[in-house]
Amino acid sequence: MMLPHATPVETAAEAETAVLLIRRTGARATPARLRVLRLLRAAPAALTHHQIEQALGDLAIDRVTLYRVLDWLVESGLARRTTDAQRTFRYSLAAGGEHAAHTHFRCEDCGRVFCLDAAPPVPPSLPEGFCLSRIELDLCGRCAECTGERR
Amino acid sequence: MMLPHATPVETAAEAETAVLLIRRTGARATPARLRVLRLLRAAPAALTHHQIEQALGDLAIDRVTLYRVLDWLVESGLARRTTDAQRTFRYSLAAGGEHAAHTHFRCEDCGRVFCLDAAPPVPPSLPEGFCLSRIELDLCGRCAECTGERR
DNA sequence: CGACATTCGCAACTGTGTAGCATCTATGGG
DNA sequence: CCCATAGATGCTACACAGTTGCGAATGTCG
Repeated sequence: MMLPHATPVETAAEAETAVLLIRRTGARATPARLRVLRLLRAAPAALTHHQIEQALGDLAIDRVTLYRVLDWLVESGLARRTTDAQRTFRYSLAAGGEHAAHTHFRCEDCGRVFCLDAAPPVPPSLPEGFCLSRIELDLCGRCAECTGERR
Repeated sequence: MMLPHATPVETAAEAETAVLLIRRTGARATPARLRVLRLLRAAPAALTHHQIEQALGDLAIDRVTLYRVLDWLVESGLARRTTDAQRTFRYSLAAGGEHAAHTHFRCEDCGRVFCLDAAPPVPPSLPEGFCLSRIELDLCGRCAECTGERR
């Protein structure tokens, strides 16, 4: 799946920001949180719990702890969580002004999920009494890599 | 959850159509398939495996058989399958000319999923090399029932 | 009616996410 | 710099949705 085992080089400033981001939520800046946060930051796509475990490599953190770190990230607004077609959760860093509209591209071959920043689509009309809070646009198909590889 | 335990009345013609629909796929018209097909047809929203089991009531069919029936429905193009926010599959009858675009409304309160037939949204621009096969628009919020009930 | 491939129903299994609880540690006050 | 302690961690055990294998039952076609 070719995820970097560790971010190539990370400046002290970047690490600092991560710590501050965490502290600002009122939580402790633990190694587990820092590592997951950095990993998500470097990820080009939304990752599953399993992919994150793999990417952490040898210095693995406990399965349950990872779940808790991810939950915490979502709760504190630092990350967002979606379910993919294989009914597993995928996590990605929350963009600046989120919570309104979001666009994903899911590759049907490799299963990866890419977060695009396409324009928030039309606000469609809803049945009487329905109340809208979020719009999500899901595009399915093949990513560039898979299109190239297989035919 | 208030799903009808059985479709109020079903004309012989409707039952007939169901049988033909099934036969046309080259499969056998078994009671299990017929019942699930009718149920989905009468459903106002996408149903989970569990909801379908409930709706079948006393004349329950085996859990695994239901899974297989649903798989078969999806495979043969009669139904479509999506995952909801609780990471469980939901099944709904495939509309006439489907496979292009689809719009769902998920109620954050009761978890139900409604299939709207809103206009297929804008075809957004993709990164180089990406190949699009399906668009799905997901609306989240509160359905009329829940909006009315709770404030 | 009879043969036989397709379906069904059971039991056991997998994979993803959660709960409880004892142990450890980041952090703020001495 | 060290200590106390709320908050995190990492076990183990569990819950739930979905899957697999296989023998028994049954719809369909001749």
